[in-house]
Amino acid sequence: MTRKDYDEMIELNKIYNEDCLEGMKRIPDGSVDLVLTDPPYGIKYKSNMRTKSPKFEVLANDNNSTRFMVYPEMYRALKDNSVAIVFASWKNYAEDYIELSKYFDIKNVIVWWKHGGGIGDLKHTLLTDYEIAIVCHKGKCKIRGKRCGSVWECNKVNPNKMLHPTQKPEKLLEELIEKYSDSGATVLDCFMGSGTTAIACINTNRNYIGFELDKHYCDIANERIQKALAEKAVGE
Amino acid sequence: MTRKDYDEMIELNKIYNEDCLEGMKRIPDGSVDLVLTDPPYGIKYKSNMRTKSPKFEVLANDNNSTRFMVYPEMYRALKDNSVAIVFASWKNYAEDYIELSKYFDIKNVIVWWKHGGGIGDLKHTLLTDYEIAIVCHKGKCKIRGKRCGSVWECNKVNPNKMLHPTQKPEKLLEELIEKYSDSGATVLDCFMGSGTTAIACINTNRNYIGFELDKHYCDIANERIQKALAEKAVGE
DNA sequence: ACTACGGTTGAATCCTGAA
DNA sequence: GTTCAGGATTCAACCGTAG
Repeated sequence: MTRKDYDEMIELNKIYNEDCLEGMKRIPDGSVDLVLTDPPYGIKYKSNMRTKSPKFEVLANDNNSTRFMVYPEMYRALKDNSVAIVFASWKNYAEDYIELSKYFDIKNVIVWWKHGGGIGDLKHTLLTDYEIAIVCHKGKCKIRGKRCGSVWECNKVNPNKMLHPTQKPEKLLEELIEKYSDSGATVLDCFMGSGTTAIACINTNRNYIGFELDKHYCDIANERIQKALAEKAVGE
Repeated sequence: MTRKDYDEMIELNKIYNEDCLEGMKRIPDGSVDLVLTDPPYGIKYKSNMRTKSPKFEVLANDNNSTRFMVYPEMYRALKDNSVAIVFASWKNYAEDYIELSKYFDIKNVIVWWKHGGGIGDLKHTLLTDYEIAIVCHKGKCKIRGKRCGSVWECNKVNPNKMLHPTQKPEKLLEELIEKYSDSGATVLDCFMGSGTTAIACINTNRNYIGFELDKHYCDIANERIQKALAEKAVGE
């Protein structure tokens, strides 16, 4: 398939304001080099609950059933010998692992040690200061660069600068992208949120396809993208 | 129950060379303060533990189903407001999490970052340099000492000094014991291996009950225990 | 460039009351 | 019964500002 044919099905480097289950139908089989996505964990998380005007609303599509329906579509869209990286918390990890195993070979589970945190039951629980990234192989995907361990330390995004309640650091996504894809690759994020995957793609010279149901976050993501492109143009 | 009555059922500070499923029957209900165990997943239990119904005979070689029989016994033996800490690898974590959830409230999952090590598929996988400890609550168990995070760094046992293939560092087990039990507590390890849990109990002034099917490892464990007791006597 | 200090926050958890 | 939604709670770490 030529780039022109491809573009007629779905245009690269755009974020589509629609349900990813609908939009992914337009992605040709086996055409994506990497899936990198952070689905809502199904916990109806509400950040900043104490304040009377919470900064963020509960996420759209925050349930297990939509998340699980996306996984087979991710598999279909992926090229052979590529990976899908899916974020999870320790609470939904077990279910997601089993669900993803139905389609993929899970060959690694990365622990993102984010430090800090610490709300919850202070007397009976430890603070949970990590998240999980499940590395799902379709075929066999080579590691780029040096072979490293599975615990990745990276500081959280500064809460004052957060544009999305579950925003991931750009650096973390860039490292994942570079470890599991080549320059020029096409990266799919089914739950784009504030667009961090797109920014990481711009910074690492990859193409992205993004879906985000919430118009508000689409706008935020597009602003960030414009800014990142402008900064990149200055740098070159 | 007095200590004397208890001792008539099962004696503390001993490692029993038997199948834990048999031995645990002698532990009175709700009498153990902490379970700390690192179950293997390649061990076949005696088939006479299975039901007589022939349809279950098909599962005779299913390691999980036999291993999972220990979890309800652990629950029974535990006091209220106590925890069972069960080690897992990222591969069996999902299944064990779901199985343990049937009996316990899982309130934390600790990542033991052990650094280094790790063979496997060098080209396609990251090295796995952590293990998992699932913290399973029966009731509500208080954290002792300071509230800390869920990623615990601790170096592996020096391979030259290892007496058992999956031996855990004494320091790691001591920290877990001190976080989830008080001095004088009774700690149960259903799969004692080379006896590290017993050593950690001696070093932190806890009592232990241990089971180990392999006579060879029982002997090794008892040697280590004699040595640890002698060292402790010198120190006091 | 540093420290000191006070405000803010956390993919949380519990409890209560309503549906 | 049983799920669901809303409000109160808690501390250590981090951020931003002042000095």
